[in-house]
Amino acid sequence: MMDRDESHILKRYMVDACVKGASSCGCCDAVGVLRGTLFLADEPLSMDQLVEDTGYSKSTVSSNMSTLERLGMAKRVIIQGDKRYHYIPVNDPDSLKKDMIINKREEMQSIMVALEKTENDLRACENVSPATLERVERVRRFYRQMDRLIDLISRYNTEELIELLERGMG
Amino acid sequence: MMDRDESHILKRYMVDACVKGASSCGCCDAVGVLRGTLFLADEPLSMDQLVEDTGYSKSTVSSNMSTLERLGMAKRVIIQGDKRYHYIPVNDPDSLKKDMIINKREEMQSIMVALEKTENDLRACENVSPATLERVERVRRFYRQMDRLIDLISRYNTEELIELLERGMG
DNA sequence: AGTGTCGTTCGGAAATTACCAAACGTCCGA
DNA sequence: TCGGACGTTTGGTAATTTCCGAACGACACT
Repeated sequence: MMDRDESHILKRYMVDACVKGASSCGCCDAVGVLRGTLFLADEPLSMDQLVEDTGYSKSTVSSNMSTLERLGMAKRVIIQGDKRYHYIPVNDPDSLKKDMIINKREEMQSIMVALEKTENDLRACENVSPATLERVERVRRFYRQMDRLIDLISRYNTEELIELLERGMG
Repeated sequence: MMDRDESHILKRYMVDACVKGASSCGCCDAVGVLRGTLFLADEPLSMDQLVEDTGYSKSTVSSNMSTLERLGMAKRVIIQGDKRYHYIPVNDPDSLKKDMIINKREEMQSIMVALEKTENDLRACENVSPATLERVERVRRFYRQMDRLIDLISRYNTEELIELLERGMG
């Protein structure tokens, strides 16, 4: 167990930074507070501990820890001989990168699907100006390019990418 | 000017996809609807046109176009001989990549600042366990690594990155 | 200065969200 | 099969957000 002072220092700035980050991606404050509380914890925290440390109710902690997990910023772990769930923060670059990419990709995917459907509809329609079709095709090419880049980035881990890009600059 | 059918097809799927994307980054529906309306437009749209096409009020369009602009998904352009503002969508990979990186970076920056402050406070405190300090340092190293990667990625344009990473695989 | 056309800001109503407490379902050990 | 410890779901309320219409300020042309 950590002493009170240490715990206070470890949360003092992190909670605030995480709340800011949460709000910038549309999450409520509780998500940020929970992430900040977990961020530098010295051991996996149970839900009871999170309830006590944050002052939120059990139900609020439960639902917001789910979103934190879904976003890839926290992970559940099993502690031997304890049937409660425990959470640990996810801070390593490769995991963070992976989740960032997954989220971005889903977002782009739905736009690409929409672009494809649009192009099909346009082709099925006779009186469509060629300029319109060309415009849609250009945007589709753009998005395919972005998708290709994201795919490539996902194939390397953080260290490899850094090395590759540093070398490339030469 | 575009005919009614074409305009309908061009918005049919894009609005929906953009609304989904908007909600996943915490923006209200109007932001998505506006982006979708603008996405494949054949010419810059004035605010009046956006009001008419979306059914939102002038004030709603005004404030939400500002956020769309802030997120780097739309841009104001000047039309010669017309004193009204006009908007065009931002769809090219380099601009989208740039804004994505700027946003991510700001988010990471505030966490890095918090980590730095935390480490300073811990060092100023005598009875802090070395394990705690080491934990904070490790997380800081992680974030510095991520920051380095993002910095490198921002130095290349999309095409260069694709080429570099395709080559690297070989 | 006066007028008309813009876009932004303000105030309030309606809709949505965040949060809590309580009820509920589940899993173990007795 | 019963109890107890957990975590999730539900229902209601308080707070926030969204959105509109109206008022406002800025700018250009008379």
